[in-house]
Amino acid sequence: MSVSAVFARPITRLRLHEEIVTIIQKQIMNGTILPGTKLPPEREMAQTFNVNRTTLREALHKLETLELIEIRHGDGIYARNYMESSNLELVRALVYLEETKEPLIAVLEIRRILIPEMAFLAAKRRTKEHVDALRQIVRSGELSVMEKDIQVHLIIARATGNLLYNILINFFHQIYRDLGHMYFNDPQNAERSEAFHRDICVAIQKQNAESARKIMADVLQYAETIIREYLAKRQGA
Amino acid sequence: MSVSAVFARPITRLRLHEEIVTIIQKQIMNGTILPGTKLPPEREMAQTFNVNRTTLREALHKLETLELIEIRHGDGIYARNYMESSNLELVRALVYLEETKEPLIAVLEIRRILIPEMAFLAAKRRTKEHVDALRQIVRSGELSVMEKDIQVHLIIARATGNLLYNILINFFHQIYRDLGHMYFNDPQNAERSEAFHRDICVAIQKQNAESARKIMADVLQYAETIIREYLAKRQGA
DNA sequence: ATCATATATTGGTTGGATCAATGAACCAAT
DNA sequence: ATTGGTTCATTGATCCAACCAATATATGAT
Repeated sequence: MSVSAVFARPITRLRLHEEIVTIIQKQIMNGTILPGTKLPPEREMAQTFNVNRTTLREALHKLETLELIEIRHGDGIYARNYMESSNLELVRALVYLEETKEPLIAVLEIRRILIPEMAFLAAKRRTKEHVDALRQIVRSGELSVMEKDIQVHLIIARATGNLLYNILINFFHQIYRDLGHMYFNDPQNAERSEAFHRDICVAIQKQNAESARKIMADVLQYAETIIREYLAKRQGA
Repeated sequence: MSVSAVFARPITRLRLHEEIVTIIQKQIMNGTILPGTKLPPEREMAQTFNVNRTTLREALHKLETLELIEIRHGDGIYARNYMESSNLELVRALVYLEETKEPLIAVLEIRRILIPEMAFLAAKRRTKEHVDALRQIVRSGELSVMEKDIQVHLIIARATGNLLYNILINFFHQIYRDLGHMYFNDPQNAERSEAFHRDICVAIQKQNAESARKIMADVLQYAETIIREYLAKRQGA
């Protein structure tokens, strides 16, 4: 695999209604549109954005799923308080906007608390299949260190038998997908991660839960230090 | 507020496309439709469900947001693996289906890990405003114990300054909204919660982080015991 | 003032038409 | 035989126009 292939991702042009989602989403989340505000009728908004009402409605449904608006049949459309949402995609959107580093810091903070416990539970509950899968990943010469890291975390999440860990790990990975290269491109960090993979694999295989938790906590602290340094640099630039 | 009002929620008939979402969602999540499966074209599915193509498309977009399908322009629609989703709404859906109690147990498990740390952070970072807000809630004679409980948790989440705690708390509340009555209707539990409110409020006011964490961990353990007993009974019934 | 009713407003659904992206089949050049 | 370009059928994206259904508001009777 060529190096550039790691960065390559298929380009998909945003669909029209997705662009509208982004526009309204930003306005709600940055306070331009206050919670409780009644939005204009669909027909009017469609004209404003110069799109068909059907297209606008697709955008509105997405915003409804994000819990950013409430659509009331026969009444109208109201902006909601995004602080009352339970949709992780909002956090992802905030991280992407990169207006502040706070959202990313928030994610790191939760991650630091959750993931070591995940390793703890995984070590307790893992089956032989999980251990085999972990070993296969760690030994693999095919995957990049970052790919390995993602796979290792996924298997550990699965080993807990807790679906929610799975979902949260997927969330974290989406967040880190872009930032990850910054970390793994440094050979020193990559080496640190490979050592981590071997160690956590052994701890889980031995069902040494405390050890697994410690190993996970240590590598997270290490990575977080690197990331915070990076963020500080970037902010200065 | 009358007691029954606690249970009352406005009935809104599911919109047509929402019913379709439910149907397809179940089929994907229970394995009837395997990941990677190419679904029939929109025009065909619209006929199958006997709805307009526009309506079907609204359902498909929702499923796309749930990360249950992938829509490829010019190609087709493919089922995804819900284990690769990062959408909390899936968990909520699973809890609602009530086919097994596993999803709820999973939520309890994550909650037990996360929330005490939330209290810890909140005690460290809270401002005077948070303390005032907490006091006001705790003293309030207007709110039911359950309402108080929700508000207290929300303020604590806000006090951490971490948006993700907010979102996760909202998620938990959605899950517990129905189950909560079972807990709070027992006067003994309600009393336990009110004591908890007073204690956590003091700990946070004093910025005693360790104490706040402990208080939170204790009440969670207590509540979880009650809930698990309830689930065991219900299963037996 | 209160309640029932009519009306206007607004979101929900439908049918049908057209635009645009993709994949597969085919062809041409190497 | 392989690579790159072209054509065409399939399929999703968008548009348009009409009508259905729920809600809020205005209207009028009591």
